[in-house]
Amino acid sequence: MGLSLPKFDSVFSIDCVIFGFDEGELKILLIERNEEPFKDWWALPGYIVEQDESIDHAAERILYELTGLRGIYMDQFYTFGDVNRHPQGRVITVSYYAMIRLSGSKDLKPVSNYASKAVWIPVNDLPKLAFDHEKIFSKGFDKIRHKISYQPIAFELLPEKFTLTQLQNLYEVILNKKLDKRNFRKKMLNYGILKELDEKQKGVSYRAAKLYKFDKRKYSKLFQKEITFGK
Amino acid sequence: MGLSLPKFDSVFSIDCVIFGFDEGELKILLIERNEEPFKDWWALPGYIVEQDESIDHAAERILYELTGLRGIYMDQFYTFGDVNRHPQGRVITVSYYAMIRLSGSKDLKPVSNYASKAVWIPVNDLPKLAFDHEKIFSKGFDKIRHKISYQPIAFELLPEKFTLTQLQNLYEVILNKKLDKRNFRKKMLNYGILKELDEKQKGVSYRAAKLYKFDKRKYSKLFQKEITFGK
DNA sequence: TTACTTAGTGTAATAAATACACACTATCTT
DNA sequence: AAGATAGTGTGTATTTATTACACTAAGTAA
Repeated sequence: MGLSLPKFDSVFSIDCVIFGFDEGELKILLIERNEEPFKDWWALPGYIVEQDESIDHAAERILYELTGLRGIYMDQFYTFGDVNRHPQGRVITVSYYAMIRLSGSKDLKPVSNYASKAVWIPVNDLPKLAFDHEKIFSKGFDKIRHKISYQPIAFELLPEKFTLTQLQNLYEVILNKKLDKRNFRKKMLNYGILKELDEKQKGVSYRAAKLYKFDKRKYSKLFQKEITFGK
Repeated sequence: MGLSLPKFDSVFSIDCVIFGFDEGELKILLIERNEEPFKDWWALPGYIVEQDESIDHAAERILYELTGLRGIYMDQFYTFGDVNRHPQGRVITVSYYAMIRLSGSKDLKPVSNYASKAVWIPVNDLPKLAFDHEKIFSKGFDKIRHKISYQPIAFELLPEKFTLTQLQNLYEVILNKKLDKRNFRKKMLNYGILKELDEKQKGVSYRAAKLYKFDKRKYSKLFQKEITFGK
């Protein structure tokens, strides 16, 4: 195709802030780079957008290559385009956050060419990151903190069946504040978007809690009854 | 600089949804293209990002070239990167919304090379737009509709001194719903972010209303006391 | 059987949101 | 100057949502 547009030495990339919730902690997936620049540094997973793929597709592809998972909840949140954000040239990066269900400690597929390993690291314990990835992470974290208070994204991080205590813990770690148990339950159950199951938690050495499921159909019906929490 | 990164025939652009509020109507600034593709179509103002400028800078530059204004409230909201969104090649576009005070009917600076004219058009009366610009507009509009209910962005569209009725009208057109006058005033004044002036509206043929100013300092003090409206 | 750990529950007080209607005031007209 | 017009400005009662707060029940482990 004849391209009459100017051409630049510029590159697009995608960077992903991939959240997981495990053992009561909110974590993100970081990779250790095995290439310059920033060889041996920790970085957000990301890669270059191919010429013939959409940016959403690129984001899904990167996540798939890294984790072997498809159909993950992802959302684009910001594009970083400072001139010198990459030491080797002009790279504009579109950032996405993703949410992964870490039921138990799931093993990830081996990692692609540019990284030697991928590790889940608690958000409260992050190392220094390559490029401007700290800025990217922090904007992504702000974004989900905001979003969790009006959209049911928390369920993307929990196993399909979960207890109200697990749900509350997740809200607490994302919002970074304690919530009152009774009020939390009252409010959450009142939305009518949880289905109470006939099952109980297993393998705990104390009274087992009831399990619940997120009821997507009921949620869609109520549709724009937005959720509010942590105000 | 030696660039070891792959090079693509890809181009970045910026597109802007520029909002203004005038005569009780919410409008956006559209240009009529005088170049192919989409010659003679209406489009959002936008242009290509230069190689040595940040995307924020590009957005400000484009707005300046189009309107002669600087220091305008702008915010990036989404990046559109479908493969075929531009018929002549791969163009990824980062979109911004901006808010302009249209006190009276302000004349705009003449428009740059790629457009024959720029016109303010009510959002309820938009023509078909070039490229995927309808999608871009609509996402931008959703964004400000959401944002206005927790951030004081409405004031960016009003003259420095405004009446409560003007403010309420603006909320109403953005949220596309009627609000109750008494409740609106009570709530708005309660936030304590408006300064009542000793002045009144002029040039109206009926009882003149009191003028108010947005009190940025008080707002910053209350800081994250988010505003809610239209629920 | 006892100790331990977490699950599960209700009510009262306060704050916020909603619904609702009329008198006042400045200007314009005649 | 009297009346018409058009928008300003105000209060209260009701409903709904939010907050604060502490004990008993159930299951497991020793």
